[in-house]
Amino acid sequence: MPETIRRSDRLPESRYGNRPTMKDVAARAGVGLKTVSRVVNGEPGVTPETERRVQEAIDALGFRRNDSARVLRKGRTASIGLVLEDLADPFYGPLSRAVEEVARAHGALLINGSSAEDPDREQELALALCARRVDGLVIIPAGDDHRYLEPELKAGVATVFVDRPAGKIDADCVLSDNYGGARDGVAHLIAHGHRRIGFIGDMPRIHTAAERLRGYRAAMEDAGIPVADSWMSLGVTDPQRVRRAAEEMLSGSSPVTAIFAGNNRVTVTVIRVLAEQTRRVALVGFDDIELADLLQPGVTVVAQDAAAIGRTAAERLFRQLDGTLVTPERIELPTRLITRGSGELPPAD
Amino acid sequence: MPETIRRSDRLPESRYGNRPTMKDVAARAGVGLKTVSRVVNGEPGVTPETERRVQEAIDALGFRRNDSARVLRKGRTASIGLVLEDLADPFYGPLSRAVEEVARAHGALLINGSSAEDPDREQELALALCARRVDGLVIIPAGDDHRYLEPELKAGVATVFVDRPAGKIDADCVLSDNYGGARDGVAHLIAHGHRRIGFIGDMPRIHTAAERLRGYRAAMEDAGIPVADSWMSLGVTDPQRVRRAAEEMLSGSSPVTAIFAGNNRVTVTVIRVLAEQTRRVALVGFDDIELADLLQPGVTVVAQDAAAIGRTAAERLFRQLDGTLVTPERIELPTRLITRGSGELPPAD
DNA sequence: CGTGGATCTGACAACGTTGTCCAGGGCCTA
DNA sequence: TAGGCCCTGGACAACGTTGTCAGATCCACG
Repeated sequence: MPETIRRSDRLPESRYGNRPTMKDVAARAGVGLKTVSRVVNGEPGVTPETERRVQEAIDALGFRRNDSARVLRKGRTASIGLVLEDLADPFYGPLSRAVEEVARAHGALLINGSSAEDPDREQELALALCARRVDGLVIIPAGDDHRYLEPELKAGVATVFVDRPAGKIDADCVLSDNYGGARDGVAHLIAHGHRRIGFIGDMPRIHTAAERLRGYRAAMEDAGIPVADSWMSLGVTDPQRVRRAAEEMLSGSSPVTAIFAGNNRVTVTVIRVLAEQTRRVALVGFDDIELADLLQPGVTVVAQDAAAIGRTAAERLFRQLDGTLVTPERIELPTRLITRGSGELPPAD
Repeated sequence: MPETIRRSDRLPESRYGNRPTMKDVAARAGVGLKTVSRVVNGEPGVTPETERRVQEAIDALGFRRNDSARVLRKGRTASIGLVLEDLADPFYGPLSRAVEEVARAHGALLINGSSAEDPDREQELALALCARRVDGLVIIPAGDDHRYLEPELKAGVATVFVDRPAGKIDADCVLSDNYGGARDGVAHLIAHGHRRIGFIGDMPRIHTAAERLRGYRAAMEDAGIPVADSWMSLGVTDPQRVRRAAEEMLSGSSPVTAIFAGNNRVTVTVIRVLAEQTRRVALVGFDDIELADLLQPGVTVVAQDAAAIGRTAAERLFRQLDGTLVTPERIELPTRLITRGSGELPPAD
């Protein structure tokens, strides 16, 4: 009696206990399959009376179109992927939101995941999204080799890198002017009389960190100030090590009178360290932080516009999909120096 | 010559310019379709030599399995949806991250979107995710009627509500103890001698806001303090109106000596207002905020554990999918009062 | 009353994958 | 050497949807 075999017998692992399909709706409404499809998709060519019957059947059965099947048939998913580096980082909230807004405006869903700064995980995630056939990818890279994406690019997956450029492939990217921002920030400290200025940043293999370091060096060189190795701390991010790095450059034989912090997490830790010091030490941080204006003194920062970056990236993505954009470009968005007090403190030897 | 018809001619709208399929791989490797499937999925029953040939073809063609087709066939997507309320709110970063970690541990992808506190948008988003056939949904509700999810629940979509309970349906939910937290926070102010205590919170139609208001009232009643209407401001969230509300309750005929802020956004604005006051006004806020300890004075808060909430919710979701969890439950996680100074200021009349 | 045309409807194949089932070939044993 | 078994590989159908195309229905008009 093969007629009595139910779907659930053959697919016991299915979680979708016999969900109604268009076929079921069609049977109940007494119409053909395609007519249901037409109603569901609002296509013309259905009499109001037929449409009513179909709609009734849909409501009665609780039918919901299966987008997987639709995607398979149509070839487009109307979804884009976002691979970010750490969802908990406040910098990525507005960025992610901006990307989502643009996606929504284009009728697309956003699928995302975070790489936790692990290149392997970034790759795994990006490829998983490609396997889902997202129409495009916005990636905040953790690694520096993205050749694994070549087949995807060739297959037409729109791709935009954000915050850091792609490695070893030619792709669109939207960045902040990390070099210029850092240079301006350090020059600001120099303009306020500082000469011994510390720099605490991430590993230079991360593009943003390298650029900001380059900006620091450039500003120092422009002012004719030789940089002591002990003033620089590269590759530290976790609070404990940042703390130790800061304390070291504040003591020693030629203690710094100002610190340039390479990102928001470093800035926060440095603020804590400086709060414990008796000596007033100037501080400029890269990335804005919430409540920076309410601290004593207010924290002077080089601010990135995370929302603008996300918006720009997403818009480029959809222009790639439109076909209005072909040649990969690198776009650098300006940063803004926001003076609030900490960067204007004079040197205290 | 129908043989010369290429896929791109028939589906000109496709973005996936002829992506290779298993069929293509099979042809190139000179094996059958199913053998490729076996290699791709690591199923047994393929000789090393055959596997090598297939793998070679895969690499040469840049083949990537089409998960849409896979999902269609298998019935499970190994993905869960997260509908949150505002990605830019720092409270949701850790929550989202925790959900993602759990999903990842279960081999699932996370698809998310934010409702911007709009009930219609929440519904639209949740149903779109269901159409994608996510295995489960974690929802931070914006609306208070979730009957639209009934067919989905019936179809076996695992669902957990977070931060606020579901409306008009019976579903799992994971919340903070908003009532108890607010009561404790206000009691803390009372214990430090305050009697005229203001409350600024969101619209009471939002469950969390209502519960926190209830906690405020309970604490006041426990202490035998009658509450003046002018001490309460409900339904304000945008900075300007919060500012005005705070300023009003600080002036007037019976000005408050302390304020209980109903959420982190309110807290931040109130801090700004209080910083401009000559009189010292005590403050306790619901939700922790970054750098709260570095302000003068430190901000006393009732902290929620966003990560724990997210983790608990996601774990329950997967237990629903396992079948180890059947009966919907409401779980309330405790809050923690963190004293940092602002809540311990004595009343200054 | 027959025909033309417009409008509506449905049968069918295809999307790319996986589960089922069977065929063929090699190896072991009697 | 024949028979049986195991191991590998492949043909085929099905998942739920949409595009194509042809058939059915209806009305107006000659």
